[in-house]
Amino acid sequence: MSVTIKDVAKQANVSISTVSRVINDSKPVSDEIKQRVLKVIEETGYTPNPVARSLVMKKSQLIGVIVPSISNFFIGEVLNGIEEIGKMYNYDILLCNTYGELKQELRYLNLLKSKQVEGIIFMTWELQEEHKKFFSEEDVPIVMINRDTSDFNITSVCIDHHQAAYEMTKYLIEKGHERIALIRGGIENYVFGIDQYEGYAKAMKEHNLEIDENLIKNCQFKLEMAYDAVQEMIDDDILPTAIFATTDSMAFGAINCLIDNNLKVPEDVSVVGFNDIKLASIYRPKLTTIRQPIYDIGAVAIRVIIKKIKGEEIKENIFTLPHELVERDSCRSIK
Amino acid sequence: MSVTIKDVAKQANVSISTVSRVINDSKPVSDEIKQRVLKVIEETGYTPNPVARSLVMKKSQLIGVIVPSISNFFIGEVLNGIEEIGKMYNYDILLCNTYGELKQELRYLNLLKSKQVEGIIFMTWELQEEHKKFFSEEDVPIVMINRDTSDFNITSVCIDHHQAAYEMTKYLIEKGHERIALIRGGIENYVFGIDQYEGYAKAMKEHNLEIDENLIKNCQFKLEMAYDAVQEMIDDDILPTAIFATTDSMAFGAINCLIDNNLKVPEDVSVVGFNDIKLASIYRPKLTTIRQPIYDIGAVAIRVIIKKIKGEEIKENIFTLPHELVERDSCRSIK
DNA sequence: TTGTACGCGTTATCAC
DNA sequence: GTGATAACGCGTACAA
Repeated sequence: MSVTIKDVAKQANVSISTVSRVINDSKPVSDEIKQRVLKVIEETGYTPNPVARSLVMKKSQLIGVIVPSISNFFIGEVLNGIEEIGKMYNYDILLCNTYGELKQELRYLNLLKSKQVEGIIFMTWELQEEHKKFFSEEDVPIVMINRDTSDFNITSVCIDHHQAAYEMTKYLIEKGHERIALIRGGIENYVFGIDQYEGYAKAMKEHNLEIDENLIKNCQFKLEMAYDAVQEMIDDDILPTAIFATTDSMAFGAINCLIDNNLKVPEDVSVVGFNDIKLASIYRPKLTTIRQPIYDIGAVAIRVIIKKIKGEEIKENIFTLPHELVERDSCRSIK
Repeated sequence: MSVTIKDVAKQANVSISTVSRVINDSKPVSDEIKQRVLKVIEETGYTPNPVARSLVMKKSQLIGVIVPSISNFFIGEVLNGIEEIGKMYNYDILLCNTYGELKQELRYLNLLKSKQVEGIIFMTWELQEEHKKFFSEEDVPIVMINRDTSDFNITSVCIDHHQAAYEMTKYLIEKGHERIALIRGGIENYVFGIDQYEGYAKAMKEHNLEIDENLIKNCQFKLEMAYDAVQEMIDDDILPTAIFATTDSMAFGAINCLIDNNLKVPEDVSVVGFNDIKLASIYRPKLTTIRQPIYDIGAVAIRVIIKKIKGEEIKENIFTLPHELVERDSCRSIK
């Protein structure tokens, strides 16, 4: 049986209110009594019961994090940022894994609310109307990651995917590539599917390059699907000189397929990615990619949540973090 | 303001106890009233407040998971198993990241206890006396992952590292390798550092092969350290024909170093790993390694926790899951 | 079968 | 500055 505030009060010969005051520094307590209470706390090893505290305060020091996959490289790193900053502010993380299933996402959204979490960080591959509906009805602070939330009232933290895709495409073009495949997550509800495509298209157009729709593939962020997409290009004999995957994972799928077909990267085909997950510099050839400040994305997300909890008004709807093109070994110039 | 049991009781014109009874099926309620209450619950969208419930029941439906790194490939997969099974039994995961720092680990151990978690799954790189001390004083169900806990009373789930290391070494020997480097986590407190070494040594001895201590490296599971260790071998001109890393990550560190030194894997040097993280089949060459049932390790861990929570007696101290040697492309025969 | 009343461990609002 | 005491939302003896 653990020791409660009552026990401390009794042993220190004071009322529980007094004990509560010294714990929380909420109201002045005479120095003498304070010391006495502190001593008893020390001796008994008393720690306040957070559950009881939550009940009365309607706070939990808990932040819910909903992700579509824990073992995903990108997400793991985001979680690092969330956890570390959360810890600094004494918030704990309630982790929920949805496998991207809408049903699970909705279930967790409601569950977390009932668990009295003070805020929710929400990640999903596909954003649906149901999500938005939930958001509009809730008052829990919610932050999304890597989402264009400009059309509804949810804060999001991400990078400028349009611009990044534009830069990467331009980079490839300047290296002499003209036929450039785009392997992306998907279209409509998928993260920045449209944004990235438009960045790509803009660069192509600026250089008077034609977009071959056969080279635009939607692969739902799956390495395997990217692999198959490239295999298809090979089979159809339309393999381009460069492949731009909007996810490092998909880039690796592409590279693997090339290697397995006895093609060399970047000698035969250049491949670039997006995100700069750890793997990007582990893999050989090292991957040329767009670096997102992944850890910082998580860190900023939880900082925003905490600000919202404190009632501070957040001006921005979208926090855009800087990105950077990292040149490594998977892309070559063919000029 | 969310609706409470009191509101439901009032609207249904019954007492709160009755409402409580229908929610929990704890005691018989007349069908008529039951329906009435259910209807009100439906209409109001009432959900019991888990915090209040926790307070009175002294239960939280929460399981704490302490890990040394979230973004680690292996751990992410373990978390998947934990989360998925936990969800089935209606348990949520309180995630704690320690970066392997003892201080954080101890802090979280205590924090989780005070948060009323019903069980703790604990992972650490280095097991210390302080941990054991905590365990011996606590009554919360605790399960460790990938640990030899035979010398103290904590349940653990893992594979037979000794046997696995033995098999892998034997495999290399049978492929004609005689000088085999062992890159492992570390010695004393590190996971199975000794076990794996002994498995390795046993195989070597059985084949009358000499163990060159210069080829035994302790790399704390760090890819970079494995890289450096191999570089050192190259510089010292003692590069063996095969390298056995007790972690896939370290294996990749080794391979990368070889590649960066214009050495080919497996043509010049064979490299094998341990764990079979996803990356092992993504990387090229695909890594020959020991497959651990990573997901299952997490799944079993939480199952054991849940059994303990239910008061079932656990007979085994260590749950040993099966492993398997997966032959892929990073190792060749030199006979 | 149903309702009353108490307790879970805190914080907060009063009086003193 | 200090101490009762009422919440917080719920489960459960106990009584009816």
